[in-house]
Amino acid sequence: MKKSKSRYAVLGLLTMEPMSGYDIKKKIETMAGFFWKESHSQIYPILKRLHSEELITRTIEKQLGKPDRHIYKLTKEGVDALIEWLLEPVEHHVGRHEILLKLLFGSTVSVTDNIRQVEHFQKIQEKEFGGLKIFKTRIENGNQSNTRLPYLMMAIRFGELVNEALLKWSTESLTLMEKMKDE
Amino acid sequence: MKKSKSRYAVLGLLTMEPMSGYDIKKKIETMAGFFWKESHSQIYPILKRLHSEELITRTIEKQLGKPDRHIYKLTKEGVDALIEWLLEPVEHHVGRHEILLKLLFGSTVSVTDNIRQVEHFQKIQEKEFGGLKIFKTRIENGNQSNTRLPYLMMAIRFGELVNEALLKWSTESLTLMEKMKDE
DNA sequence: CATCGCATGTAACGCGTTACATGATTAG
DNA sequence: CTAATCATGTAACGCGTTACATGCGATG
Repeated sequence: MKKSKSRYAVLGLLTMEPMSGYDIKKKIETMAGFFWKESHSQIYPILKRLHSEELITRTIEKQLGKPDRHIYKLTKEGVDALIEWLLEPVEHHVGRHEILLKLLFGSTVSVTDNIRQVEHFQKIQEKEFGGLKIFKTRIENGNQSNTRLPYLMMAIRFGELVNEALLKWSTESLTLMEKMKDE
Repeated sequence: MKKSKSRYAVLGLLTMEPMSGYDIKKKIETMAGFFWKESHSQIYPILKRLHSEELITRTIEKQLGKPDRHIYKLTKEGVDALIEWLLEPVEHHVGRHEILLKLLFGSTVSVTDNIRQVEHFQKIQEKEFGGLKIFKTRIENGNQSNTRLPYLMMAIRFGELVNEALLKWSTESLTLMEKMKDE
């Protein structure tokens, strides 16, 4: 049975420094938010399990007026498990693009309806592009370790290229549909 | 509560012609295989449910030596439900790219390991590109209705552009990492 | 006075994949 | 003789999202 990717996201985050579940959620958002999301209701059970498997250790930090912080740290076995996963080649996964499914049945509605749909998609991509720019400057000006920075920049570049492609597709498709409307 | 996309994939496919669950599976593969997959264990329960909701009707076709074919056909309500979904604007969804997650923790392993990983990713994309070309010629030479063809071509163009972007990213990343190795 | 941030967790529900289950015909 | 195709379904399991649950302190 294949193991969840969330599991390795958690394990990987802990290579940076010992952290609480709350911290992990935050770190994923600020470091990888544009290509990865985890909800806290996913993270806490994973931490519990990783702890019982002895891939991480737990220390409790008492706080005044706030709930205790459970700080988790990778063990030797934890690092090994992560490395094992990192070396495993990625598999191809068919991305389910809702917009394409809707267009596939596009002849059921009017061309104008489909234009509206793609315009909305385009707006989402433009917003995404803006978010990516902000993200990029924050990373460049932030204090990232020299070893991790190039990999982070590669991830950002990935986002940029895909985003560009989707914007190009939007414009192309819209011109094509405008022509269809005239016929 | 949001309704599954698989449900609408099934409903949409049935706009083309009355079909069995088996046929639906096949049609999705040949018409949208590069951006959508459904397993039969998902399709059959959906058909059952759509039938009980009276969005589709069922007729049984007896066969010799083979199991009966259950042919489903859209009802007026079914078409309406599909149209309602088609008009709903698509939402942004954060795509979980495993390769990016692995690279994010790339400093845990060697640069050579990460190069190997990206090379593998590149190979997958190249294969995908080949598949897309075959798919394209098959669609162009096949007997698609004139109204549906342009939408199908848009979907293919989507695949091409994203694929190109990912291949570009692979080459860029590999050159970058080769330089890192030398330092 | 209200809402956001900190901090942890559980429960419910649906989605999606893989495996189980059956069985005849046909192509290699 | 073996594997694939046709054709339908169920069961088990894990993943992922949303909602439920609690409660203090700080900011507006």
